[in-house]
Amino acid sequence: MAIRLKDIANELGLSVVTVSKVLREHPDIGAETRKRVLRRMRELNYQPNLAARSLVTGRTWTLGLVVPDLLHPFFADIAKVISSETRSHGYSLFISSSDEDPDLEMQEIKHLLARRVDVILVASAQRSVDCFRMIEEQNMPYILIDRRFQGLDANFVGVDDEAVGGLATSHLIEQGCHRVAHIRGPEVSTALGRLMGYKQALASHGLKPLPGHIVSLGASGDHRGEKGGYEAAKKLLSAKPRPDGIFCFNDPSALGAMRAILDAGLRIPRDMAVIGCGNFSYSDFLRIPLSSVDQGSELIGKFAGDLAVALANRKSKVKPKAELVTPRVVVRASSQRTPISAEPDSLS
Amino acid sequence: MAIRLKDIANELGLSVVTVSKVLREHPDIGAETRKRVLRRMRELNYQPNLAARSLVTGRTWTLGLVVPDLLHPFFADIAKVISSETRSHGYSLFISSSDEDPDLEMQEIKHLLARRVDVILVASAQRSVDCFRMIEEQNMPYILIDRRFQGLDANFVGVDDEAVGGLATSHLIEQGCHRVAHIRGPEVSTALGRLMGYKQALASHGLKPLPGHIVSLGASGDHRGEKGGYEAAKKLLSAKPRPDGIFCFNDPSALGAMRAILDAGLRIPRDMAVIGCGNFSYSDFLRIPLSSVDQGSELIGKFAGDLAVALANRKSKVKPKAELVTPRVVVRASSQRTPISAEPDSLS
DNA sequence: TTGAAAGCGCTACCAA
DNA sequence: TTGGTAGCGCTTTCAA
Repeated sequence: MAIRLKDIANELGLSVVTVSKVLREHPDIGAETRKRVLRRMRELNYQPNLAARSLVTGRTWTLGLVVPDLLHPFFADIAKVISSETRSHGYSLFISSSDEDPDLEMQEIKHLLARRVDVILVASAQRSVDCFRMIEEQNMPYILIDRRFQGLDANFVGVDDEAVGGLATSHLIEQGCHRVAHIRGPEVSTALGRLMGYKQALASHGLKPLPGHIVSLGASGDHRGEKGGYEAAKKLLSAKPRPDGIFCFNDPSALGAMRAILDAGLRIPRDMAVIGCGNFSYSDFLRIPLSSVDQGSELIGKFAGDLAVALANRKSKVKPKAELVTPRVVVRASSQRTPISAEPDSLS
Repeated sequence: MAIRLKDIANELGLSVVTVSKVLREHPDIGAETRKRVLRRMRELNYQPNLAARSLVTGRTWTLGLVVPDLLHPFFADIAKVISSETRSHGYSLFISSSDEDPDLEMQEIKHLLARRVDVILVASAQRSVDCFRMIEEQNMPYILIDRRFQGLDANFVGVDDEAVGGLATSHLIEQGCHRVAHIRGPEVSTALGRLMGYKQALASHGLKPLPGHIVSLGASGDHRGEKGGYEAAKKLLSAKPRPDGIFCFNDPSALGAMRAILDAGLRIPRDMAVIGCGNFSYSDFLRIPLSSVDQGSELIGKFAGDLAVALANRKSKVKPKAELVTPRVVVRASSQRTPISAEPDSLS
């Protein structure tokens, strides 16, 4: 149905090998022959069958990416950057969402193994490292994104989560908050790192978390976290003493938290300052523009894409590499108590 | 490196064919043999090489999706739904962003052709239909998403854009707006359809657009449209007579427009009502919650996924099919002038 | 119920 | 500079 090398070879009275060499810009081909072949290829809009090529070369020029939720701007951004970063090197990218379901994710990864992608990239929802041992057994290079696992020496690209927690918390303290609370995320490395950073920042200011000032986001079914943030903030509002600042695990939970605070008749940031994490695109347009820690999703995507290309080109295994992106605080109204040092991502 | 059918066959003293049949659940295989083979496959975590299979069967169980911008929640949602909808049928999905660049999109489509995906899905940024003629020449089934082209009889799944424009405009009129303006999008079917619906709705109320009340979004470099919306709204604010309602091509442009209106010291919706299109997730959390026309991205994704699976299963070409999703208005504060008929996508 | 042979479209290797 | 041969891992067909 589609045109094959053989068709062009027959038409031009050449061998398949010769045409194949022209295709791959092999040097030892006569100028005249090359021209004839190229012209015919263009006329027929010939597209080489990459599956056939893969079978011979053992490389598919294909990468696989699994994220928890493609709708989440953080992961969408990473996916987009990885795609465009690797496309220029000739790769195509399989993308899928796991919906935070470890089994679904595992199934997707098996698919990618069967497809013999050159590298697997995954922002993982696994609870154990079994899945990665499986990948390693198949000698498939892989890169963890955003979330890592204890005891697993793997390639990793993500933000420095302790720095995230530290920056956010210190910022609130510097804005005059004396009782900074934390709405923490689930039992994954990102949430744990931010929690750690939060505690360390408090400690370095001679403080520690007050009782009831660390609340967990509700877990399942609401991974975007608005509802969880709302509920968590309600708990914080009834804590004694009441916090005067909240560092939220992510932006959606911060949105929920802000709503709860406003519903309770308090003012933001005067009575309660809020900072989230993710720096999502519409922060500036919110009822109260949301301060947030930027996780550098673009940089993460860029690093991950480059690393993937590098891994795909390597014959032998090398020591896994971890790249930590440095976060930065973007101050907006929700935490801005002092008039100075504004840095809103403003329009105009 | 990876395990092959042959390895398992040799180990078990069977032929490759037998093992292959077990793999594909072929009926005429002895119960005992089947059990032995399956057990060994599981032990070795055998993953069949799908590239090799494709070469024989001519099907890759692979789909390709190209969208203008994966970061845009509308397209991210569609991508996610298509992925999960088709995954259960055994398909993997290549996803890429064209950044609204026709050449980049064309290049991506050529890649997909070379990969022999079973179906191409594209929310296209093309200006002409050449690209689709090329796809047709290769006998590749394809589905247009969201945007269609005049004179091209192709499979299409998208929202009914005239209905979008009609619903939005009628809603503003019913809320008491007498001079409804429109911030229109670029020269693609979606923008043209919405513009048409806007005019028709005005006409059916015995009105027509006043001079200067249709303004174009600035084009390039800002396809998310906030800045364009801001500029466009500024023009509308200085129109005489001034509009008292704006139907914006999409939500980002509506955000920009609202900012311009507030900057000018006007109140929303009292002085100027605003409605967008897209119903993006965070509408409820905005300074002024944004009314919007929901485009039914989930339904679009579902239809497109199902259609793709159907096309992949068909041997012969059939008449292209167009599926139009019916939009619905989601009323929030930005257009709510009468106290009744609220239908916010509210929390709690 | 099992398996031998042929071949999918391409590339690697070596000979002419 | 050109091309014949072999083979990538799998499925299809048909014979045993």
